[in-house]
Amino acid sequence: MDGCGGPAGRRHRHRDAGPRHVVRAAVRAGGAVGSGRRVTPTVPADAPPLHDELGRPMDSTTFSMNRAELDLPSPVDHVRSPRTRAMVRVQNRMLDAAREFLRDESVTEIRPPIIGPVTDPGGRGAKQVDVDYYGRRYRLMTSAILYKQVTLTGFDAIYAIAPNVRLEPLETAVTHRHLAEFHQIDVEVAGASRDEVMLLAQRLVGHIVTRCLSDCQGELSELGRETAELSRALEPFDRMTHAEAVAALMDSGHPQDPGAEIDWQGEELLSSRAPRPFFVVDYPKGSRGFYDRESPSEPGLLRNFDLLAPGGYGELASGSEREYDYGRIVTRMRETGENPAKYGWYLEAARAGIPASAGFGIGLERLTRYVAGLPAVWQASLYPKVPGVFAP
RNA sequence: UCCCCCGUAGCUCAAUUGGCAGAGCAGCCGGCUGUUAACCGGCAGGUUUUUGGUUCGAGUCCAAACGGGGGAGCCA
Repeated sequence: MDGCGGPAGRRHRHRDAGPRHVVRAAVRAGGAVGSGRRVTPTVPADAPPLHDELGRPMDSTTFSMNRAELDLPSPVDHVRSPRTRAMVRVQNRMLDAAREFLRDESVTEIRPPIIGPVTDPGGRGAKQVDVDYYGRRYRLMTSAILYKQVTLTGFDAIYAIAPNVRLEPLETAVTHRHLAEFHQIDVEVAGASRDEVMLLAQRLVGHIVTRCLSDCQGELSELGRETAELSRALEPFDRMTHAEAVAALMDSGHPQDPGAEIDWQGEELLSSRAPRPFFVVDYPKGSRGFYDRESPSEPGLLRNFDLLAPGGYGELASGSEREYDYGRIVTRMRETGENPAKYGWYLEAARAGIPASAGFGIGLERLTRYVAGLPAVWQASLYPKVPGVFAP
């Protein structure tokens, strides 16, 4: 037994302490010897077929969340494993390097709240976690974006390294790149353009990689990371538009809706071909949050970007120029299906005036996975929360 | 099944984060005009889906119900 499943046939229902939010996962043991954990996903039976990372079709109603199948060790085995210890040392060096770089760029580190009356809507499929805050419903932050923008009324350039919690769909447990709890290196610069923060992101990642290459040779070697490949992150990052990415995918026979986000497999395809990290810019309006600013010169396109790693590691970071005009924020909220009334304090600040800005968030665990060459993102966390898997 | 959004005049929708519910079309009255998606002026039109709650005050916030729409391996 893995210590998390119950006796065969027993069903667990886990609920958090909040008054409304309920975390539900049906769990029952399966298999003769192992402690199978079968999870019933919240996906309709007529949903498109799911595929695992190797493209194998998965049965959406019966796929297993078996800890062993996901290669998840016990918490204690994980913490004391030499590989985990090497990963943590690399991650430490990454964080030191990030702070070193941002300090030299005169970017001020802040500590944003982890709970608040409202948070970024986040991914469509992800749920937010409610917290009972003296009888009022507060939420665990899914992003620091609202605080980043408002904080710029008092600072020119800020960053935060903060946890985010998003209850991703159970299917993301097998993507090797989703965690329900993760950290972002969140940077925001007043008055900056998208291109300026893209360059900043490139230099930040470059600095982090430089430090790890010089100071963590032993760890990277222990982890089996190919450093010649990693050092290509020191080259200038390539850039393509979303439209170009779509065309490239279509040419490869990969179906891709030009008006939609690039899907998981398409992103991996682009990533696996790339020699070095690269940006995808100008996503079509409609798939991103209300805070991504629409291009004034090219309506329908957002002035945003994603940063993807080579080698199939996929997305590392995401950023944009922000919308800061009160009226346009309200309009964009409506367009993206948000109720402006819920964003009281943020809109009040926007009405009073928040500066134009651009910024980005780098997924710390994803970047660690890339730098350290880890097969799965959960290996970049000491106490990983793989979606749907109950873990300390 | 879960999450989110919406429900305002007969119809299509406003009301910009709590402060006197508005417009266009349709309807009715009158005017103008060989009209044809007519035009001009006027009139009428509402228990803001329902029930409860918070508030000095609710279309707006909260809870529940009903109805409609969207989303659910992309969005670190």
